Amino acid sequence: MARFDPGVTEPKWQTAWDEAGTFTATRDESRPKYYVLEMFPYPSGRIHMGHVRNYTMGDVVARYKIATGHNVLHPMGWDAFGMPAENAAMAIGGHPKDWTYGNIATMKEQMKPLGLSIDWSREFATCDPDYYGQQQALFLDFLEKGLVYRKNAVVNWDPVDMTVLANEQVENGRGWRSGALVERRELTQWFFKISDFSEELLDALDTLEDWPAKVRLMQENWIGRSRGLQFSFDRTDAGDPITVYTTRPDTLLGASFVGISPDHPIAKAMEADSTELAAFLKEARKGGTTEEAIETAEKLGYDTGIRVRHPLNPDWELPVWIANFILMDYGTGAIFGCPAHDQRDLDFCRKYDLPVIDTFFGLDDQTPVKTEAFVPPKTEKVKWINHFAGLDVATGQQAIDATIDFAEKQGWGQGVTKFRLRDWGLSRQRYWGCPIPVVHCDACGVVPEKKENLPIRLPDDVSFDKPGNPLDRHPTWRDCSCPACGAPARRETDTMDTFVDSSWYFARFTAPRAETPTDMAEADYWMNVDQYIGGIEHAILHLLYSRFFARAMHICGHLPEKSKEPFNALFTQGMVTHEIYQTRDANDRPVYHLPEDVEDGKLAATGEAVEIIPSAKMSKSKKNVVDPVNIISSYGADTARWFVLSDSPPERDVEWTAAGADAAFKHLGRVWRIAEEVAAAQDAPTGEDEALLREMHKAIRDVTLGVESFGFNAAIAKLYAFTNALAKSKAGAEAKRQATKTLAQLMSPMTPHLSEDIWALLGGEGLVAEAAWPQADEAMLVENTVTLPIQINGKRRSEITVAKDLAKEEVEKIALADDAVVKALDGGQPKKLIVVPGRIVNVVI
RNA sequence: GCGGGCGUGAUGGAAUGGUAGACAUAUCGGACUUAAAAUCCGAAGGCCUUGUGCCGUGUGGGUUCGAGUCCCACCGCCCGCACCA
Repeated sequence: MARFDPGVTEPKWQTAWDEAGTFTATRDESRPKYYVLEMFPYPSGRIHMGHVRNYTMGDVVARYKIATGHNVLHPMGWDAFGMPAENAAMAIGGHPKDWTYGNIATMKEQMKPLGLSIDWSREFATCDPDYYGQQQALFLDFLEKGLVYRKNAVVNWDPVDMTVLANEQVENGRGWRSGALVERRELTQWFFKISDFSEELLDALDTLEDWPAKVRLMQENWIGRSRGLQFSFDRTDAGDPITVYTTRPDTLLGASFVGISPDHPIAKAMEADSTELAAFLKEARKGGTTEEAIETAEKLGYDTGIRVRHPLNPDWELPVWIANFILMDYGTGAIFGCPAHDQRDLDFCRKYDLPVIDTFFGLDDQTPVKTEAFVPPKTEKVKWINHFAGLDVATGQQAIDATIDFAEKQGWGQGVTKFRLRDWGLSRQRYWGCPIPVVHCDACGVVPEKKENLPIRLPDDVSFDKPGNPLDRHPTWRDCSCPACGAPARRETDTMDTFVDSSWYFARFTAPRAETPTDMAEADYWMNVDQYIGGIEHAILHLLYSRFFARAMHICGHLPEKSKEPFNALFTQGMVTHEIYQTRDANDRPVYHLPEDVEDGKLAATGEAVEIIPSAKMSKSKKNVVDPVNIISSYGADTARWFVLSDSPPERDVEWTAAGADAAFKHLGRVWRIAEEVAAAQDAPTGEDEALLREMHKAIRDVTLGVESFGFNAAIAKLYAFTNALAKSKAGAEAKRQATKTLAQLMSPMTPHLSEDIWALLGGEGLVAEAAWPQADEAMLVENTVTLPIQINGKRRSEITVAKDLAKEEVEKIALADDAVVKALDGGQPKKLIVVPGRIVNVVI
């Protein structure tokens, strides 16, 4: 008898699939296509369990769709540009290119044994000149259509290293290498005009029915449509009026100051004339550029001395303050502060001793605001004590609408719809990215590179011994001639944000070697992605940028109309977590240990007890990692695949435990043994055949439903139950053989290698990977009787078994005759009798 | 600070508003064995006064004949916040 030996059989079946070309995708108009895609990995150097989980889920979908007659596209590539390669070059030497391609080779080597149904012939890395050259072509097309432009934007500036820092390189407001306090500094940068699509990107969210509601909600809030009032405050001096935008114009009579951003033109204009103001602005510009850093920073204000007139009362003067929590990017970069109904404004006014004026109270609480602003929901009715648009008791929203009408009628303000979504800054002052294909010419200005000169390749001879962008200090790379006039010119040395790379790779997979960004015939056949799978951390940026790119690519003729929303269905999976094992060193500092070095709560080497910290995301620094390579070499890929799918619902985190992996391995061994016994048994029909076949059809129904709805853990629970039923069954050999072959098929998306073994053992035709998915026979699923629980006052007290379609009146009679009910009623009548057919009976007494 | 999500036995989790704890892990008991491993069979939310008992899905309220599920508030954890990928 053969052993269950994944080490031997897994490579065998992988070779068989390769030789049969099972997963090579070619256009075939005769079959429905299905495009399943997992978010491609960054080539960090080693695969981790999160990858295994992500790709196994995609693989289950892909294999299931093959079995149900689809022509499946399931590609894989590498999100290969980005900072880690440059950081590695700085830390350990070498070249980002060598580091990246080396990592790709290693990771591919580690992924192959998983037996994924990937069409590797379509593989590419975003750092391949062939890929980024086409990306440059896209950039030029976008430029021509007015979808790209240049403007100033702020970056994190490290004044010691004299370099731009990414947000993640800013730690507690300081540069990660120099430790210097980071400043915000303006640079001229390239932007995609995603804001032109704000409304469309928002409205189209409603069509994404197969996306998680939470992702759509997050994008809705991110795009942030708001209707408010835009109007101007006249200055008491001769200066230009200050235009503000507010979503709460109804609180205008509670205004106590006008606030402008430190980046507002007025602030900038005054900066040169006042050393005091310059010092304040320097202070206000300290810290990182993230919204979080700005909003949690201590509130700072500076009185400009400018005074403005209140639009409703020219005698009422308000001071103009510069405040560090006002963003230049949103609205007009200027607001009026209403401290009574905005906590930030209140904190600011208390700090600088500005007045606090209530404009409305709750209907039954007229306490003036002290330290907590009164901010009821806009749908709640409030009582106005300071009103001007004719309302006394109204909701906030009614008051806002009335105020906008009032201001428009009087002609001093306008209702305006604004979006929070900002244009997408794509410039990065870094080497390892896609060069922006433009040239700066003294005579012609900014000139696009000619398409025939693409790709603009990154130079190989660069060094990383200094901070900053090596392209900037390269002796010759910048030198070029102007594509327009031929005069000596300079290449743009900024490269593109790596989000650009990942915003169209899904389209490139449909024709990865095309000489244009896409091939319309291929794109038209394969697009859209039918099922996209990835982490929730990409809920906003990556997915929103991709939606923008798909629209822009359509405008430029690179994608069909139907691909404006490129991902038909989205699934966001959870992380893989593990317990953390910790001891303390002589200085009481934590020391972490790998799970493989710990046995029974003690260090295997020394016997020292470890502290066990509850599960957290696997991370190298906490050493709570399990290397998939080790798991596959000791248990095989099927065990790893089975376990990551079995223990948790896929959208939630899964905790990796050694015991769980061991149990998964044991279970697969058990299935293998059952198959061997069944294969060896002599046929002799028994009276138990039908019962087993009924279980089989129920399993087909439940597993199919589980796989289709991403209930992989539920599908696996059914497979366990079906395996138990099969093992205990007294059915004849032929029925058992049929049940076992079906079990192998139902398991094949999760454990493809073992399933091939069993399929072959039981004489299945061809590969199970290519066999048609089993169909549940409705007739075998019908149950004739049903057990109904009987509740008395909502608590389960008894149960009855009745015919499945027994009339409601009959069920009521039987229920009322039940001992427990008779006793509880004690001769009386029930107040109410609820019968939910097929579900439950509730007697209310 | 802002936006989004999650919270059920010792553990991972199951449950279209309708019998809470399916399935699995760990545990305990039994069979097989000289013994162990492997395998197979079985038990099991908590509590007590062992009953037709009480309690029980982060905490506190609410809606409902009925709430893990819906609503409100709070607590804890996770994701995102535009230059990490």
